Amino acid sequence: MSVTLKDVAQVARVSVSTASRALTGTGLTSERTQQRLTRIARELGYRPNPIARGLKTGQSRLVALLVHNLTNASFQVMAEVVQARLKALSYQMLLCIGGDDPQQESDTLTTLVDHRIDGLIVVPTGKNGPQLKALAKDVPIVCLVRRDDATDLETVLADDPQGAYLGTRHLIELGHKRIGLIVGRQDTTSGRERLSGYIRALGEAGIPIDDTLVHAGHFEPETGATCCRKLLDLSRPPSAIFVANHEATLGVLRVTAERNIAIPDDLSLLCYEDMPWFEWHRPAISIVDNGARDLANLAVDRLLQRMEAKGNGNDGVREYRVGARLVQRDSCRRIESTGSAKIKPSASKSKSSAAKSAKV
Amino acid sequence: MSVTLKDVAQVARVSVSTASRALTGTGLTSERTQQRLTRIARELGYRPNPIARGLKTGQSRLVALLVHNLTNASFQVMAEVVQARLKALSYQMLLCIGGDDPQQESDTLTTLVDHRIDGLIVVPTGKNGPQLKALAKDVPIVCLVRRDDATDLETVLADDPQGAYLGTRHLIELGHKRIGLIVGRQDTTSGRERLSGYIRALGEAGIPIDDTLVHAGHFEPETGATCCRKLLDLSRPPSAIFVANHEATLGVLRVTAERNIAIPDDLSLLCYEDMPWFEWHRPAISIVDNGARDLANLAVDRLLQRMEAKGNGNDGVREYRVGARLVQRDSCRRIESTGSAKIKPSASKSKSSAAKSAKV
DNA sequence: CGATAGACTGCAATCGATTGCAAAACGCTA
DNA sequence: TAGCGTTTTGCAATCGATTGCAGTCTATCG
Repeated sequence: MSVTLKDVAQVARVSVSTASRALTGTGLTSERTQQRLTRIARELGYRPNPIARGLKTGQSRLVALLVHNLTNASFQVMAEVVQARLKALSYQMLLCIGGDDPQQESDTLTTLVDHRIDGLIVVPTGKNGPQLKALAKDVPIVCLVRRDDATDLETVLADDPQGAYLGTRHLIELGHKRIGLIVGRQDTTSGRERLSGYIRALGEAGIPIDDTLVHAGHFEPETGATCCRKLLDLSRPPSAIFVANHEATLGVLRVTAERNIAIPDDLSLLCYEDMPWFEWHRPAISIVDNGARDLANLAVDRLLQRMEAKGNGNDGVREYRVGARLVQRDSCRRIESTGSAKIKPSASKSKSSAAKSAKV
Repeated sequence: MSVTLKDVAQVARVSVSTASRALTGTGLTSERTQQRLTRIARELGYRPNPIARGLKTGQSRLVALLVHNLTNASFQVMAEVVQARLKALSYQMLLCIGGDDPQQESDTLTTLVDHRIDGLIVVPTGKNGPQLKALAKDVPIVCLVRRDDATDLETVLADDPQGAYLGTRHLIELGHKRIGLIVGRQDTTSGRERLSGYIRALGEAGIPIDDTLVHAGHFEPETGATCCRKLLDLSRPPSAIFVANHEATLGVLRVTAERNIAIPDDLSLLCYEDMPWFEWHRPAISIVDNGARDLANLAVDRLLQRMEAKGNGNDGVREYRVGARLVQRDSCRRIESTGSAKIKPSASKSKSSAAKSAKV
């Protein structure tokens, strides 16, 4: 079917081994034969068979990226970055979708390792620590965006504490005192860290934490809707909502739309992670950018280094952080210092006589 | 490192060939040895090495899906469907991003074939017909969403003529007579077909085609913006715009927002292909659904059949159509039979925002 | 009881590359 | 020209499976 090394060797009247050495440039062949073989190979249209090569070398030139879904714009960006980077090095990216489901993740991991991938970048569910740990012995692995606490794998994380802090502080600086937070599950790194950033910002501003303003939930639009309703139904609803759970954003938008709540006039809205349409939305939605592009690039850097290091890459550093950045658009508004919400024209007034302060 | 067939054979005290036959279930081994070997293999945690197997069999259990990008929600859906389907058959999906760029497409195709993929579903750019045709001799290929006219490959298409017809007719039924169309490049199947559906619907309604209302352009948000401006700047602007170029939607939304044009009060908007946020958008955006899920499923069906047919799958049918469907939401409005636009070149409205009454 | 078909099993080749080892070719010097 | 050290090259094994062919074993039948 296709031209094999044997064909090339035959035409060049040399042995297969010589052909191999010449073409892979091991430097063990004379300049002349090397050039001659390169030429012949090109003329014949020879392309090495990665499968055959892989069998012998144990490599596949395949690098897998395992993410939860493709709906999340950050994952899209990351996939595109990883693909581009790898392609430049003539690796092929295996993009896999794990659905944030431990079982699927586990299955996929097994398949991938069977296929002898050369490296893996994974957004772990956090439920397959042992398996990941075991696999890490055979394949260089880098975790992305989430840490799997059961492992000590090299991990590239967004600086979520900082991002959440920046976002919250921004809202505070705009005069908001009652800031609702919708955040991810607390058994995920990002969920916990974003909450901590929120708390720190409020703390620095001397604003007590009001438990009723903080909602943590699963990563789904429906969660966003539910949490949003709860926030709006409070006797003293927030004047701003910080949606730090990316998947929840749509739900929040739906609820505010349903209730005819004008953003940012009635309610300021700040989201975590960008989506391509946020800037076209009306009003354009302000965000905390988690730096997906940088994250992906760093992850690739780390992975490549590991792949080259061939097992002895324990340089000590196990966690990398990529800075977050505030992107101001039009969904947050400065309010008078009363800190009262405009949502219910009824009564509500200043002072942080909020319920009680909370612990985490 | 990992358990090989040899190990299993050794433990079972049989030859490697027997082990192979027993485990692959060729029916050439006795019931007893088969069961025994299966058990031993399981106990030892044996997993066949796809690379080694692939070398011999010429198969890789890898099926590639080559799409233009991951931003397009249709592609996301398709990717997830394909992944799920393939996984159930223990194939691994290779998701590749071609960027609608012929060069990249060509490179990727080469790499994929090198890796001896067992099948390929591709959204062709249309510029690599010869290459695709050549590859089709080695690998089962199914085209998706677009046809490559230079080939006679089996192709699964959305019923774009019908979809565009449905959409246009819907607008006509709502009383619109001046309907702007923003459509994809005319050197693509979908671009041409959608235009034809538009023309047919207008024709049936006895509405003459006004060339100034039709804009075809590249698949990019910027195109949408440009075209939209042109439409709005007409001395007699349209009362409805049908955005049949998916990527252009964002641009159109931006322009209408910039100009404070209320949808659907001042302008009805109908889009082609869904995006997850369309239904949360305010107003929720009506669409013509191209049936991404069905398309993907059908493509997988066809591909699998070809893969099984092993070369003789020429059953004559080369083109499949998946029906389109109108999804009415809130971005299209009935207008008086005058068909005149409410948009006046000069008069820009001030507080247009909260004027809308939420449906549903 | 021996012959023979049929069911199992094992040997060895094969897929297409890479690579250790040894032989061959080459270049230099004496 | 012989001697010796370097390059270059080829042979053959190897990676982990599959598979054609031939040999072994069992069972059946005359």
